[in-house]
Amino acid sequence: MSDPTAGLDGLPRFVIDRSSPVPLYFQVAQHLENAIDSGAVPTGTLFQNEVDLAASLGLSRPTMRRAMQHLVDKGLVVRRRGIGTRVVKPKLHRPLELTSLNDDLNRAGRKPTTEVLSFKRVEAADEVADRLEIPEGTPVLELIRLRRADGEPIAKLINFLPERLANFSEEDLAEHGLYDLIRGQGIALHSATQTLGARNATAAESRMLDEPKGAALITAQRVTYDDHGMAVEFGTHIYASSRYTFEVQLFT
Amino acid sequence: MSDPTAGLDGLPRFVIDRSSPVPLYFQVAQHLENAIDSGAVPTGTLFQNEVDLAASLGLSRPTMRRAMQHLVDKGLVVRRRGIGTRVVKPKLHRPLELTSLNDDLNRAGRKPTTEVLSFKRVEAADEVADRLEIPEGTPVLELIRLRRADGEPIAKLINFLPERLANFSEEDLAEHGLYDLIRGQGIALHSATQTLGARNATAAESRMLDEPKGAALITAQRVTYDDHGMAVEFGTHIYASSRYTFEVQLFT
DNA sequence: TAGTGGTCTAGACCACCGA
DNA sequence: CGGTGGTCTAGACCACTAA
Repeated sequence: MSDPTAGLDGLPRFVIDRSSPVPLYFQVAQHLENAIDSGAVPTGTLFQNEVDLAASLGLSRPTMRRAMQHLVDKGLVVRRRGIGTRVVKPKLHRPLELTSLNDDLNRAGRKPTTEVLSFKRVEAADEVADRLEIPEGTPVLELIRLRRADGEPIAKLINFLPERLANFSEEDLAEHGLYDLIRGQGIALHSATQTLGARNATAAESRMLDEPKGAALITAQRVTYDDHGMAVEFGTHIYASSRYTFEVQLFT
Repeated sequence: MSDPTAGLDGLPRFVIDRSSPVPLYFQVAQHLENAIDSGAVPTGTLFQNEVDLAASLGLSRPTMRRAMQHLVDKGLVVRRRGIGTRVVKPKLHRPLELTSLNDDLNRAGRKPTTEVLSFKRVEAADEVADRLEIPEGTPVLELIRLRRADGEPIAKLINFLPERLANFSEEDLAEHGLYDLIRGQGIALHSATQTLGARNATAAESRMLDEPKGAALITAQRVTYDDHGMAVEFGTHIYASSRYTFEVQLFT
C-alpha cells in the first residue's frame, strides 16, 4: 500500500481551464513538468495509468497521451508497455536548444560583454557564398566580435548575414545577441548545423584571447536556417578552451 | 499549373502493408523520408494537404498526422497553419543520435579498427565514482582503446563501466563498439551528456595520434544513462583534430 | 472565402509485462 | 490472467493564411 513508487494522488489539485487558448495537452504536460521539477513527484515515481489519469482530469485518452508524449520528448519520463510511466533522473533533462553564446553566458550567471571589431558590408567570398547559398559577390554584412565574460575574453566570433537581415546598428549588436536581432526582424529560427573542432592559436589569436602561444582553441562553424529553410547566418568562431566548453545532450 | 512547389503525385507508387508489424504511421514516414532523401521530392515542395494524403493512402487523418509529426521531429519538413507542409533543406536532417564513434565512422564509409590498450578491473577513483554515481573504491572496468579509421589514428578512448556490465571479453571489444556491447546485455540506452573542449597534446599523445608536438586535440567527456537513469558508462576521450570533427544539429 | 494544419473526442483492438 | 502503453479510426470544431 505504501509503495514508494505509487500514484499521483498527492499532486496539488489541478483543474483544466477549457476557456484558455493554451491547448489542454499542454496545460497537463506543464503541470506534470512542474510537479517533477519541484520534487513533488520524485524520481522513480510510477504514474497512474493514462486511462485513469485522463478520466480524473476529464480528458480523452488521446489528449492525455499527447501530454505524456510531450514529457517523453523532454526526457522527463520513460514509458514501457505493460509497466507504466516512470519519472527518470532530473538531470537528464533538456535537449540542446538553439541558443546564442550570449544567452548561455547569461544563464550561467556570467556577465557577457561584446566588443564589435568589425561591422561592414563586404562581398560574399567563396565559402561564405556557398554556406549562405547565395551567388559569389553578393553583398553581405560581416561582423567580427570579441565576446568577454566577466571581463575575460572567451571567443572571437566572425559572422556573415544576408543584407536583407542587416536592419540593426553596431550599437544594437554590442548590446544584444545576434539571434535576438535576427528574431527581432520577424524571422523564426528553425535549426542550425554546427561543426566543432580544434586548432592551435596564431600569435594574434593568443593575444586577443589571452591564451599562451599555440594554445589549443575550440573552433566552431555554424549555419543557421529559418523556417523556410533559408540560411540566415554563417559564422566561424574560436573559443578559449581554458575558459569555455560545449555541453551537448544526446538522446536515443 | 506547373508550380515548382506542387503536390506529391509524382511519388513512386506506394501501398501500405497492413499485415506488417511496422506501424502504419512509420511506414508512411519512412516512405516520405526516402522520397525526400533521394531527391524525388525536392526542397521547397509543398505536400498535398494531410486530409487528401490520408484518404489517398486509405488512412485516417490522425495516423497521417502522426507520420507528418515524425518528419517534423526529424527536421525534414515544416508545417504552417493555413499554408501547408513544406520540405526544408535536405542537409538539415539527422537529429543528433546516441551513436558511437564506431557507427559514425562506418556511416561515413571509413573502416574503423580498434586496438585495446587496457582491459582491466580497477577501483573507481574520485571523478569516476562521482560521474558513475557509485562509492569510491567500487570495482569498475577500465578500458583504453585506440581507434583508427582506414589505418589512421583518430582517437584515444578511456572508458569506465560498472562491473555488472562487464560481461564481455577483450576480443569482443576489439570488434564491436562499446554501445553495442552494452545494448547486447539488455540495457536500453536513454541519453548522454557530453562536454567538448580542447587542449594541447602531450608528447605521448602526439606520438600515439600521429600529430605534431603540442597539437590541438578535441577533448570529450561523456556519461551515458540507461532507461532507469542509471549511469552505464563514463568516458574521457581525445580526438586528432586534423582528422575528426564533431557535427552537431540544433533545433528550436 | 476557401483551404490549411491544430486540437479534441469516444471509442476499438493489440502487444507486452508481471504475477 | 489483468493491467499497461501502442496503434488506429471517423468523425468534429477551431485558428490561421492567402487571395
